[in-house]
Amino acid sequence: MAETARRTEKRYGNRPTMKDVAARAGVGLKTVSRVVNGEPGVTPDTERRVQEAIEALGFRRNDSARVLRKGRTASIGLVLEDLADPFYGPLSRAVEEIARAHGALLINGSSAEDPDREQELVLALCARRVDGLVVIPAGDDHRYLEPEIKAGVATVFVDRPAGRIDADVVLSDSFGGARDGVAHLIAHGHRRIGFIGDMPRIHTAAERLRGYRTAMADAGIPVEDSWMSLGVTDPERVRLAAEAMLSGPAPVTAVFAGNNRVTVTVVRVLAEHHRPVALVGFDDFELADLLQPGVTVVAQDAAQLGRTAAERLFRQLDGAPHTPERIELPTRLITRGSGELPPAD
Amino acid sequence: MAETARRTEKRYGNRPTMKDVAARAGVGLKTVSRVVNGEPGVTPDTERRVQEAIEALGFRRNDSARVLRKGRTASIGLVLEDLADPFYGPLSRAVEEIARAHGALLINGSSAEDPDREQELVLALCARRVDGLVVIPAGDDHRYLEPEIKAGVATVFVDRPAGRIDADVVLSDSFGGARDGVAHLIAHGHRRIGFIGDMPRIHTAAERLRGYRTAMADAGIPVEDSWMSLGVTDPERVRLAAEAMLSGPAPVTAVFAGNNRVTVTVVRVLAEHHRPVALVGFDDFELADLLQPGVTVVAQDAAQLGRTAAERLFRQLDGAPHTPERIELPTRLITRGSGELPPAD
DNA sequence: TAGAGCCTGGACAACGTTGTCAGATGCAGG
DNA sequence: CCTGCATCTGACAACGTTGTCCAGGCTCTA
Repeated sequence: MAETARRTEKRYGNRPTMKDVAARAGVGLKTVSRVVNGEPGVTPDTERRVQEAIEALGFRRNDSARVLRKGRTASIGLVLEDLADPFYGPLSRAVEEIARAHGALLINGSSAEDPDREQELVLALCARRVDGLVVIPAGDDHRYLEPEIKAGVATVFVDRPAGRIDADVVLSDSFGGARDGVAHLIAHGHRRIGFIGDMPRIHTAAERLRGYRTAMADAGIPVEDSWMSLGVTDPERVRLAAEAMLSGPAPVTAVFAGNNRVTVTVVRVLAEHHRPVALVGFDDFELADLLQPGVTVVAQDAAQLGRTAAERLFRQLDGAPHTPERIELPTRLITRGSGELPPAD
Repeated sequence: MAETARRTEKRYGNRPTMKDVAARAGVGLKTVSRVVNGEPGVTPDTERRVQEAIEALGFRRNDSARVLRKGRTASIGLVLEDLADPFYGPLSRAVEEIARAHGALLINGSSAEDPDREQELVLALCARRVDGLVVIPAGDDHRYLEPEIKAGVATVFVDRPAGRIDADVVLSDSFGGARDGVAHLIAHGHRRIGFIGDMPRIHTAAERLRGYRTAMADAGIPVEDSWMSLGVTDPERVRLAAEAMLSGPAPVTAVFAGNNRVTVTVVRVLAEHHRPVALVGFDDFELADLLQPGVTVVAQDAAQLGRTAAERLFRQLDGAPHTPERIELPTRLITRGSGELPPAD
C-alpha cells in the first residue's frame, strides 16, 4: 500500500487510479471500469464495494486516458474575437448551452482579432482533439484547417465566412441590415449620411459598407469619400472620425455606425454635439432604449447565431451527411428615436 | 503503408501518429517526438526530413496522450455564473490573458447560479485534469472539492468565498462599497433609502445588505422592512419591488441597487417615475455615464479580480508555498449625478 | 591508428483507461 | 454427480505520447 502511494504521488499530485480502487475493493481493474461507467454485469454487492473504495480514495476517472482510448473528447472549441465584447456573451452562452445538452464541454479562447493568434488557438484546440470547432474567424485564410477537417473535426464558422476553404457558416445578413438601416435614414429625409465601420478585410464590415453604398445608390445619392471612415475601431479614432464628418461646410446629418462599439462612441460624440444628428447603429446593445433619444439599431440575434451554429456542429458530429452550407439569419430594425430625427441642415 | 492507413483510420478519423511520420521519414519514433518538441539532438538533415513528413501527412500531436504521459494539461478551468453577464466578460478575459501568458488554455462553463450544476462542472473539469480552477461559486458548500485540492488541483475562488473549505479567494469589498454608497446618499440628505438586492445566501448580496444596514445604523436611521427587497433578481420582480417602495404614504427618496442587473431595471422604473429619485448602484456598467442623469455607482474592477485570481492560481501551480488567503480589492464610488439628487419629499 | 568521448538515433516501458476474450462461478436439469 | 448454460470477473493489449537508456558512428587526440 505504501508502495502504491509512492508510485502514484509522482504524478497528478497523488491521484488514485482504477488500479488503486481495484486493489482496495479487492476486485479486478476492469470491474472498477464497469462500475464507473455504469456498464452491466456487476453484482450489486461488488458494485457497492467498488463504490465504497471510490468514495474512500476520492477517485475521479482520468478523462485524458479515456479520451486516448476512445477517440472522442466530448468537448468542443469556441474561438471568438473578444470575450469582453457584449455581443459575444449571448453567443458564447448559447453555444455552451447546446454543448451541455449534448454532454460536451466548451473550451474557448479569444483571437483578439489577430489571425495568427486565431490559428494558434485553433491548432491548440485540435491538438486537444476537440470533437468540433465553432470559429468566429479573424483571418481570411483557413486552409490550415484542411487536414483537421479531413481528419474529422467538425467545424462551423459564425458571424463571418471561412476564407479559402469550404465550410459551414452561420451569419447575419449584414448587407441587407445595413442597407435597410441606411434606407431608413434616407426615408427620413437624410442625404448626407456618414458611415463609420471596421476594416473592410473583415467580412461583416465589408458587407455593411456594401449595404450602405447600395442604399445610397438606390436613392441616387452620390457618396463622398469624406463621409466614410473605414478601419477605425478604437474609441479615440472613432471620435475623431465622427467629429470630422460632423464639421466642415457640408457636415453629415446622419451617421450609420458599423458595430456596437462604434455606435456607443458615436453616441458619446453626439451627446456633446450642438445640433441633433440622426444615428442608426448595427448591433443592438443594452440600454440603447434608455438613452436620450433611444438609439435605433439594426439588431442581430447573437444567441440565435450561436445556437444555430452549435446545432449544425452537433449534427455533423452525429454523423449526418454533410455538405457545407451558408446560413444567413435576418436582422431586425428597431426604431427608438435616434434614427427618426429629421436632418438639421 | 496501406496497413498503417487502415489501422489509424479507425480512430480520430484517420489522424497520422508519430509512428506514421517516423515511417514516412524513415526515422525512429522518438526522433519525431524530439523534432515536434524542439528537443536537441537531431541533425538538421533529419529534422528537415521529419518536418516534411509532418507537413505531408498533416500530423498534429495528440495532446491527450501527451497529457497522460506528462501529468500536466496546461489548461485551467473557469466556472462562472453566466457568460452573458457583462460583469463576467472582463473577468473572464483577464483570466484568459494570464492563462495564455502561462501557455495554458482556458476551459469554461457557466453554473447558472445553480449549486448542483457548479459541482457537476467542477468535477467534469477535474476529470479532464485541469491544472487549476478559478471558481465563482454558486453554492455554499465546497467540501466536494477537498479530494481534488488534496490531489493538487490549484483552486482560487473569485467574487465570493468558498463554503466550508479553506481556499484562496479574491473578492471586492462589497460591505465597504455598499456602506460608502449608502452613506453617500445619506450625505445628500436622504433618510428613506431603499435596498434591492439578490438572495442573501449569495455572499456578496449579504455583504452589501450588511453595508446598507451599517450605513443606516451609523447615521441613526431605523430601517423599515418595506424599504428592503431581498432575493429578487429577475427584471419583472425587481420592477415590482421598486414600484412598491416608491409608492405608499412614505416612499423612499433614494434607492441602493445591489448589482448591475438590478440597477439597470431600477433605472428603467425611475425613468417612468414622476418624481426624481436618487440612485446608487453596485457595479459599474457601460453607458452609465450617458444616461440622464448619469448613474452613480460603486464600481468594482472585474478585470483586476480576474487577473489577481489567475495570478494567484499560477503562483500555486508554480509550486510556491501556499496558505489560503483572502484578498479583498477596494471599490470606487463614481459620482455621475443620480446619487447626488436631493430628496424630493 | 587506436582509444576516448561525444553526438545522434532508436527500442522499450510507462501513463490510466477501455475493448476483447477467456476463465471462473453458480445454478438448473439430466 | 456431472453437464451445460448464463452470469460475472479479470488478464491482457492497445490508444499515442514521452523518459530512460543503450548502441553505433563519428571526431579528436595521443
